[in-house]
Amino acid sequence: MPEGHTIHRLSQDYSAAFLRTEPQVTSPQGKFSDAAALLDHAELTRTDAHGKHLFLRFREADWVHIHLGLFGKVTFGDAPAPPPTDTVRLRLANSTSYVDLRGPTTCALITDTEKRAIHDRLGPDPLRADADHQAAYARISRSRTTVAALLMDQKIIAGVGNVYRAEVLFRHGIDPYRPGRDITPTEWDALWSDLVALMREGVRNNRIDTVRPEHTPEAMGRPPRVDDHGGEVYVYRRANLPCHLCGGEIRTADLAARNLFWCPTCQRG
DNA sequence: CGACAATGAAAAA
DNA sequence: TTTTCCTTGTCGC
Repeated sequence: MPEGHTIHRLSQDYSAAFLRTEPQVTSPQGKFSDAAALLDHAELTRTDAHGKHLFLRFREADWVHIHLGLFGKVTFGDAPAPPPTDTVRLRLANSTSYVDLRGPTTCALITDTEKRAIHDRLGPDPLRADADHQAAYARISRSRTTVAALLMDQKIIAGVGNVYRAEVLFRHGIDPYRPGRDITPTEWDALWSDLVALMREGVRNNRIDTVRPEHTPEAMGRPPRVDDHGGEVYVYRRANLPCHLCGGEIRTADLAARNLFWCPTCQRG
């Protein structure tokens, strides 16, 4: 379930289970075996996250760079670790815990320099203390591209995925097709601070909830939403269902090969 | 810009 | 058995 909040949560969870320990490192699937052999029983010294990129530092040397892509998954468990299945790209195991990584787009050993290059090509991340949200606005306010596409562009803002983009635009009543240059500074400040709050809560709860307290199913007398991603949302994957606020139909469309969801009544140009 | 490929698992048909 | 997915690099026009 990878948007930025997931990756920052993983950074915390890898640290909680393995920081300052010297885990056994293996690649049962084989695609990361050479690097795993180098890292086996090395100390995990840091973890870091920027947008959807996760970094694990071993010793004072190289980093493991992980990107989950669309369906990479990470599973934590208590020791003793069960026999790994043959899709496990990377397993860490110490005396108390194990963690399995499956299906990542990227799992590679990189240098400090290469890591810096990744940070340099990513935009500000609402979950990072060093984020400069005006840098994102500088690009958005000059662009004719739709705000919905810009929010998914990791060079402009890092960590926002398909759920957060749909939900934050709904929460601010902004039409996803509005060009970036028509977003006012006030609107951008509000969007950014909302993303900071929503994504922090996402890290805390390990799921995406975007519905304000006054609009929860309990408050509105609706049945709670049952969805495989687990959170409560306004529009994401609610195509053709009634809008929680106005009752109109939620619409869906393809935008840059992704499913976009919005309420045409509540979200105006 | 759109199409497509790549990775894994689980839900829908 | 097919479809779907919270991603993104690449390729071709």
